[in-house]
Amino acid sequence: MQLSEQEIVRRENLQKIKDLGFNPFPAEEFKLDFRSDEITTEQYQSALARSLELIRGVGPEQSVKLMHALFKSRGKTAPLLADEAFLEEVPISETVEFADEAGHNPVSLEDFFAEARESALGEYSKDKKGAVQIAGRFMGQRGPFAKLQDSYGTIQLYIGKNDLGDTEEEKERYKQLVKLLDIGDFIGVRGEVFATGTGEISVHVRELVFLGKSLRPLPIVKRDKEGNVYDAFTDPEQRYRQRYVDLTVNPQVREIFLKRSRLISAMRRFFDNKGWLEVETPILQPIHGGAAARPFRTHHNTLDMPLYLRIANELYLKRLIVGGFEGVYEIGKMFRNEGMDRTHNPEFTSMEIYIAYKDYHWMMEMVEQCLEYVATEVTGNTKVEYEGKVIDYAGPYKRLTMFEAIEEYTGIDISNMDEAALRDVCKQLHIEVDPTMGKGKLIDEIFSEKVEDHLIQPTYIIDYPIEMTPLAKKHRSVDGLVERFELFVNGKEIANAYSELNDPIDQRERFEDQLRLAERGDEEAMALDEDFLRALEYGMPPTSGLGIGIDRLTMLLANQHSIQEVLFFPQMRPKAELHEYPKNKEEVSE
RNA sequence: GAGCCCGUAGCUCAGCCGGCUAGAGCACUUGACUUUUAAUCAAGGGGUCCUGGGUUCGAGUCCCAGCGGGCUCACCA
Repeated sequence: MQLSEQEIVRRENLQKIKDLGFNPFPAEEFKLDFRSDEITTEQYQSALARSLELIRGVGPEQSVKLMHALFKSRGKTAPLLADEAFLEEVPISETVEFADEAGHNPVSLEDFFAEARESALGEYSKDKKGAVQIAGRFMGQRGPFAKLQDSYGTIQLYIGKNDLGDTEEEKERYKQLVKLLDIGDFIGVRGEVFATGTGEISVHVRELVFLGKSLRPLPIVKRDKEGNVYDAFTDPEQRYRQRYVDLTVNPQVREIFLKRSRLISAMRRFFDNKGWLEVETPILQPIHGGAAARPFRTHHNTLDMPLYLRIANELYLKRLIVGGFEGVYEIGKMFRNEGMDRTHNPEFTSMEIYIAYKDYHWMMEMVEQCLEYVATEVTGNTKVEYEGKVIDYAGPYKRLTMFEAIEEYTGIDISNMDEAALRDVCKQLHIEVDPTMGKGKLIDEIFSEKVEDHLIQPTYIIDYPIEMTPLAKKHRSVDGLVERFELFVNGKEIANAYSELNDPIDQRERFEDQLRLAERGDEEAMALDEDFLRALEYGMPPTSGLGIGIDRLTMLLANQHSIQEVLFFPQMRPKAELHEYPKNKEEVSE
């Protein structure tokens, strides 16, 4: 491996750290009692104010004035209150006078403040001994001031020349160690919290433990007060391939994944609170049923048979409803061997839920409640900005039948048309069709071409043609339709749900229709699953089922425009130089 | 799968119509300074210009092929 100059320097530093007698990769736990985001100006200020109260019996308002007086007397702007106008109203003389009045033991303002600070530290730190203990990456140093970045943010450290070590030799050792710190190294520190002359909350380091050496230089991203970013690490390829670097230097990326995590846990909490059961079903399936998509194929050696990575888990979850569970849901990966782009990754996360004795009307209300809850938990609001539009997840959502929607946006009523008439409509609307398309597919084409883009606010499209939906129950009142809805947000499908088909004879016929479509050349037509039919024959209660694309919902709630941004590790073509790949493809897959 | 665009230092990017030893800022090294808040000063090191071929006296630059990526479209969720 060819090392760059900077990598060589870091390896030399590693050796020097060892030579100084420090372990660059120690095994011991480093106990944390604070996070960087817990050490805030506000907390420090209130600890100070409380201490002033305790020591001198002054009120909180006066103590704040005293703090400002102190800073003013040093010729600096008081950092601990945002309201600078307030400051102007408090002349130093007055507050000093006040201090004299309030100070039961007259002392200088400096001493007064120092006393309060000491007391505040005792109150501030968790062990009441005046220190906090934190750890993270060392992110650069200017003079005695260094930045420490942990999982929650960044905190400034003050590393004084002679603060580390007790004896002269120790002091020298630590001085050398501090010089050898590279950006990205992990260190743990212990010291007291204070505000610097310019007002930045900082930790005065009294103990330092080296925790882990960084041998590769991180990209240096700099931000100024106005939020301008310099030398940003932005190349999508590098960011996705080295997500660990992306997460280290781009805090806004971390935020996306925090939202993703909050989304999933909120949704899980919502379902669990209803008493529905989270389950896991096979990812390796002998028959890839439940959706229209091309699967990944693999092979089991012992069974000597092909297996498919699931394109859907629907048929398994319904078997569990047959088995007697009232509500089951699964959050998991699906795999589809199809195109990749900014809204498609070969593996994606789907939430599927099935509830017995319900229908799709009930499900629409449940989804409204669920999304309202999730959006609020993730973003703090039901109104969420996406691509400059404000999308409101508070229900109820607009409901349009498929035919109504098409009529609304094309002016054509297709509700009574046969296949030939639909073909004419497609021609009229300049929509390309081919002979393999059945009636359902033709309607779907018209819909996705002419309607989808208009559905910005959450909108239910309900009652789909039977041909495109082999697993849904026939409509209770309209011939040729099924009880199905899809939820569209910002022109994209987010959720899909049915009153589930529980008539095994009807289900068999629908599968057979699919087989005929397959013979016509429809590659995505569904396979017939005998075991699933057997399960239905034992009897399944009326059930409503729902699927939600978690990645797409995350995109909407985190205001991201590509699925790659909401996946830690989006699929990418491997780079040849980094890995050796097995030469014989057959050996791997078989 | 198709079209358009991109690939230059660890990072961000200049590099014209082909022309001297390929540049800048940050990062790095050395020295000075114990100091602030993207950026202290001075000096220095660092390049398979994605890969391979071609045109040419001469290619980072032009042409061809490949690899990787981005955007748009098609299919899918």
